[in-house]
Amino acid sequence: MATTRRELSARYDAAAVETAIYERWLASGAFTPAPEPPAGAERFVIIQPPPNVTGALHIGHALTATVEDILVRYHRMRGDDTLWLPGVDHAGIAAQFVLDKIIAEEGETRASLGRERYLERMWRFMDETRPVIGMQHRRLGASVDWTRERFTMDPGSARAVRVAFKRLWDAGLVYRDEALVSWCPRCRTTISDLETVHREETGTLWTIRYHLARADGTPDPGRWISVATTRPETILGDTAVAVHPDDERYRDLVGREAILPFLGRRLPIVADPYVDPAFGTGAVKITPAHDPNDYELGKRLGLPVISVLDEEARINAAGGEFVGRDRYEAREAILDRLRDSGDLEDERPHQLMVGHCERCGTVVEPRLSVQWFIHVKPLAERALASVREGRTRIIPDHLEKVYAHWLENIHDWAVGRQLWWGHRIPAWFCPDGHVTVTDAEAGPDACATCECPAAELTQETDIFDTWFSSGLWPFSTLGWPDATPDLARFYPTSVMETAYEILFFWVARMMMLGLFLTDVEPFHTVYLHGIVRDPYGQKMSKTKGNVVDPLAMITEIGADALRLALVSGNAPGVDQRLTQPKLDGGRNFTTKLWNATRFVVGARPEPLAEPGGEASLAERWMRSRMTAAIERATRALDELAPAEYVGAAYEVAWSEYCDWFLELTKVDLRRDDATDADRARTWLTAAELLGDLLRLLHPVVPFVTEEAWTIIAELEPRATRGEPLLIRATWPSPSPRDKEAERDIEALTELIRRIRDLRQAAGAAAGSWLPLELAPVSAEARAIAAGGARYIEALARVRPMNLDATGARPPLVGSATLGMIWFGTDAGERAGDAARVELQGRELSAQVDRLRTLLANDQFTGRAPAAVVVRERARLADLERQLAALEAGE
RNA sequence: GGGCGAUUGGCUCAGUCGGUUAGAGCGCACGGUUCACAUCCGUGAGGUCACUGGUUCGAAUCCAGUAUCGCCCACCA
Repeated sequence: MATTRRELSARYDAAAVETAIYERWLASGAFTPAPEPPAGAERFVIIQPPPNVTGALHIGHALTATVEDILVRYHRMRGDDTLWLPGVDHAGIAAQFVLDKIIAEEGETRASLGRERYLERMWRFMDETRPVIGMQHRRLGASVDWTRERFTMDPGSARAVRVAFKRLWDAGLVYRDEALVSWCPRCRTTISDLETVHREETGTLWTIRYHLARADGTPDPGRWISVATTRPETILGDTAVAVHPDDERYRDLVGREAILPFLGRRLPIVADPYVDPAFGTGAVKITPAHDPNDYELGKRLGLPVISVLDEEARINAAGGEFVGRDRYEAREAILDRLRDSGDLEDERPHQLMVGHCERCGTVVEPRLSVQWFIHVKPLAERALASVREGRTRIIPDHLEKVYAHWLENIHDWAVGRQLWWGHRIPAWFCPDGHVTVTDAEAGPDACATCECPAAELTQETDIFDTWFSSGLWPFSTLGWPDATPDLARFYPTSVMETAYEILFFWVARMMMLGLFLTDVEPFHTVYLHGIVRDPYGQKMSKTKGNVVDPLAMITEIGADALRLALVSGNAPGVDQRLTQPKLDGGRNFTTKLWNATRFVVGARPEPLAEPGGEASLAERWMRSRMTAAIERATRALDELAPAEYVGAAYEVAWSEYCDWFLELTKVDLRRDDATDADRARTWLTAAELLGDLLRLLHPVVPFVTEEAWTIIAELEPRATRGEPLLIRATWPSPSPRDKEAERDIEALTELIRRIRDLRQAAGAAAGSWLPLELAPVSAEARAIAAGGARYIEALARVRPMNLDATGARPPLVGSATLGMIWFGTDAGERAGDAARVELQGRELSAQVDRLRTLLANDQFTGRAPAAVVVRERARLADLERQLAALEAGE
């Protein structure tokens, strides 16, 4: 692609190049690890949360993928044996939720299709939806190994699930028991506590009279006990009324019976310390089948358990006349009836926390059912120890406390879901009720307990919680339980990166299952990023309409710009607000980088001579600064501080390479006394340093850097050291720092800044040349100024320059290290307002005073580390010299 | 009810091991058609680091308390 400088537009058109570049990367095979790991290479494997198969890329995915891609690209450039394995999660509940809506439009329901046809339909749906996320990740530039892409419903994952469950079963960590679990009446499945979101709502607290029964069971006229409830519809399932044992008001009622409205059931009045006498009336209706507390109390007291709701939360046959009504209709009907009979004593607003299904928002219902549980305590203890003992580190570390707190209070995991889409629990029941668990795909040959043949066994219809298969992700994707080469090569993995939101759902489960099944921590580091919020700090959601669509953003400003906006200035685990100025900033940077490349391309001396001569001060300085940036960026990436890395790379690119180095280079290229060899050397240095810059920036802005790299590589292969593709290029290596050049340029740029400031104060025309007089503070200062004279002249627009001024007149201003300056004309002199000199003098003497006081303090000199004292002494000496020079000039 | 976190220029945020002059971007003011870039360049203003007390030679940083905001967890009808 012969690119001439004319063809390069000042506007960088991301949309036009990004797709093509991704194809080039794919074609190069750069995403896939070499067949054999390079000798001596370190392993770097990143674990990403597999997105939901039905999902579309949202801004959170974009952040996740960006952070991961930065790390992966960096490690690949380092030559590490790097793997980023992509995939999607089958997302049981979420997928069924979506498909149910789709088939509803087709006039079908789950029931009308039946399990088999429903699942066939689901697989067809998967064909449509599965590729979507992948395509979107490509747009973002995710350098994942597509050859290893996995799906949690593929056969390998299915086998891993069976084997994992079998091992848990064999270890006695699985049990089946009746329990009150959270149930979503809309999704018609059990959900875990984690999948329940609690929201505070204003409900009503109703007070209802239960009439007392005489000993013979007939009503005792005029006597009642009043109970308070927020859920009147559940009275149909009441089996007792409870009061506090010490409550004098009810002492004589304990042991008697109340009569349940509508159903006439006789309810014992019991005493139990669980009841809070201060709340409501001090008397509680007990509904063991529909309230966790009541369930516990019912168990303690041996009360009957009567479930009155069906799986869609309608009143069932136990509900008498209310049968078939939805729970809320039933509530209203019951209240109406109580009102009519005068038994509704009171109703008042009441704040309460209500659990909703995370997926569909429906109010969840405690429901009594037989469930599969995993006894997680022993697993949790190991997961806890790994973090406590430092074998797995969580970043940011304060989330370790959150992780620990959750694991310390963990409840057994109800893993069964009454859904169809997912991995069916590999347990079979024989007619005698024995349970057989097997990891064989075909199921058991016979009942494990008795002699029942396979033909008489029926498989459990429940499927697994999606997170059970996700919890196996780090190793199931690599071939576990088989000892595959990939498993040996890439497991345990390195860094697990995700949003802190799924710390419990996923990270803790991967730790628990990973430790149990593989005896090793699945990763050594957990990196958790925060949530991307809208400019007002609100969580983005489709219903609020405040979402930033990453794909639209990519189309508009390019993936690089979006990536940069997402990771810059953002500490781990901290939520961020994504604002338009930030996005603009990302776009501006890509444009800047593009234009720096355009300059280098256009500045090439034609023809290019053989480079020679000694490196200029600017060249030496920039090499040194590049080294500093490389060191800082490398350290940041090794410490998993992506924002720090981006900051280092951004700063060296814009504030040093573009703002100063390229300007200084222009001077070197255009100076009259330069030879062709000098010019060639200067240009080549600029091109090489641009190459380093592109290497450094590639992980965060891979597209524009790759495009620039291609252009530079074609123009001058030496600048890219013959590496044709940036994605496969090596990470830049630091060279020795040149402290002398850094000191000199620092002094020169400071002087230039001061002159520019003066020029503006003097109202000098921007393009005008002013004569400059400089009185150096020392011979060394004179040498520095002389060495950089051409830079001062060009960048401060001063000409002619006298470096040996004597200071007969009051100086305009002093440079920190070089000396006093004057302008040699009246126009310039007008800038010499004494105030400016005085101000600088005041600043200087204030600092000198401060340091003198500090250093005179024995406490400081005696107790502070010697290095600190030495540094402060040196600083004082420097400031004193400046102050003296300033005063001498006056 | 428990736990966690935050509070830094007008805005959004960094801030390493406590080190004396707290940074960036945006915004603001002023100037700019210097042959890479106006999605730009130059210069500048702007902060008692929420408050109170403590530890220390020295605190944005460590400790205690207060206030405000946010988040997570939790079975009180």
